[in-house]
Amino acid sequence: MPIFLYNTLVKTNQEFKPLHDGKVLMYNCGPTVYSHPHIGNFRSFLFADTLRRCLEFKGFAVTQIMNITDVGHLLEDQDEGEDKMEMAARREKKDPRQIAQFYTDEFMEITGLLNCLPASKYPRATEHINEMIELIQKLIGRGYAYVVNNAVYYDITKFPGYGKLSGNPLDQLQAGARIEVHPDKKNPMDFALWKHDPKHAMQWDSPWGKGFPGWHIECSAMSAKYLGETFDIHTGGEDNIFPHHECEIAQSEGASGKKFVNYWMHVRHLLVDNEKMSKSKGNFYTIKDILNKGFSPMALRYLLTSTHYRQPLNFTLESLGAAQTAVQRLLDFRARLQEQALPAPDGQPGAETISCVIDNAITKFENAMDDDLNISEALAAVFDFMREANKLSLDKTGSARLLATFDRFNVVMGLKIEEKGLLDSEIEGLIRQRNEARKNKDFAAADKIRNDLKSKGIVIEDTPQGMRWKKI
RNA sequence: GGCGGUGUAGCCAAGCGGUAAGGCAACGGUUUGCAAAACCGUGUAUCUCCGGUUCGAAUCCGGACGCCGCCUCCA
Repeated sequence: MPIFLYNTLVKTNQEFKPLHDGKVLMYNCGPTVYSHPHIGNFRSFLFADTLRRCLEFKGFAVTQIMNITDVGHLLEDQDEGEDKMEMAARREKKDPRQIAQFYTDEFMEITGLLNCLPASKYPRATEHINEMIELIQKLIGRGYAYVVNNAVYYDITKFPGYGKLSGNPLDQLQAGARIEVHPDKKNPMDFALWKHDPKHAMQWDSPWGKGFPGWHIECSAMSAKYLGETFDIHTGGEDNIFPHHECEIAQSEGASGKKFVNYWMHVRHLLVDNEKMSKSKGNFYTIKDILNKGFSPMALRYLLTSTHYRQPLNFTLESLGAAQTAVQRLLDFRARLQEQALPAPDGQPGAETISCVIDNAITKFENAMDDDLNISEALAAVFDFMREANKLSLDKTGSARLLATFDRFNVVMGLKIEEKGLLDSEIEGLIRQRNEARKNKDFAAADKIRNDLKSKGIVIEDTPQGMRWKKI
């Protein structure tokens, strides 16, 4: 069955058809590494991961490129504002490169904690300055850009398609509404490809003198290098639609004369307690904030991915708690299947019954994901599947089949499966003592040991098939 | 001013013309030595409000109200 994806470019669902059979070329706008990533950032990155997983579930081989923005980006106007890297560097009394490295490391760590599959490559902007310069030269050569005072600007009037992604009619944009229009620009909406500012800490040599790249050029340069001039999918947060992605299109299509991206996908910003997340409102959470409160990374992953990516997910600590419980149920279910700890092989269902449960679930799950990643409906299929499975008495083969099915769903859900590991001898000894006590009907002693074990993070469950334990 | 989204039970959230999925929480029950897990059952949801279209609307149209996004560097 084909998968349908919502394409911002045409504002509707389209059947996904890759450029090359069975392969997907995808670029995700990644982090700007100047501060701790927050839950909103990771809604976007987790969407990219889920999309990639979903495409792999569908059988595609995905090449995934996620950029690391480690340069530039002024907070205000180009010659006056503060650079994020520099500001962070001053705040933390470090070199801008150290800042970038520190937050890149943190980003990679969190990516792992949240069980994101590693992208094929994480190219850094600062390692592709030459590619950017070449691209800018190409744009100048083709008449799309002009040089003024050691800087280069893109001449927006040369690219009639400007505005096609965002739907912003050029003549309606309020140029200068938020920032002053730079006097060197021919048109108010022209944007910088290469900037000149002697005060800037990070400088590179260029044909136009020392300077640094504009914000948008890195994605055009790096996507072309790793994916080609035309590729399948480009993702980002909804705020990237304009101006960032609009400018990328102008740059890439201006330089290549070819279509840049076939499918543009954008993630809606999340809300916290039904309001925009902001530091001043006190509802601003970094990923580390959440984990430090004791929530599991998988609970966070589940919550951030379980709402459709184009809906305004409302993040609350209460719903994060609910997510944690739901994840626990999913993982417990899988563990029981793996241990074949479901009810006794007594009146086992036929293979046909099991097939029916599996086929229903897979059909419902896949149909949901095919519909522009309707994850909520897909998860409903998983929970229905789990309930049906829990009712069955299973033998080894049945358990294995259900386990394989769960793991197929988990290709998309991305829950980290921890190996149970072994118990240390002290714990094993306690468990033996408890079993002995129970055998002797000394329930007081048995319950005391059970409580002791719980305080050590080991939960004991007595089932008709015997005792089982799990770590919490 | 221009462009756009959204409002569904205590909380989160699907459904987008045929009469309300799923998760969490809560309350009963089965099971258990007691638990846990699991299973079964329980939710009168004025689908923000007011009009309209339709045999029929949470779903389409108009209006009101709330919340939110973009309009040059915020995912």
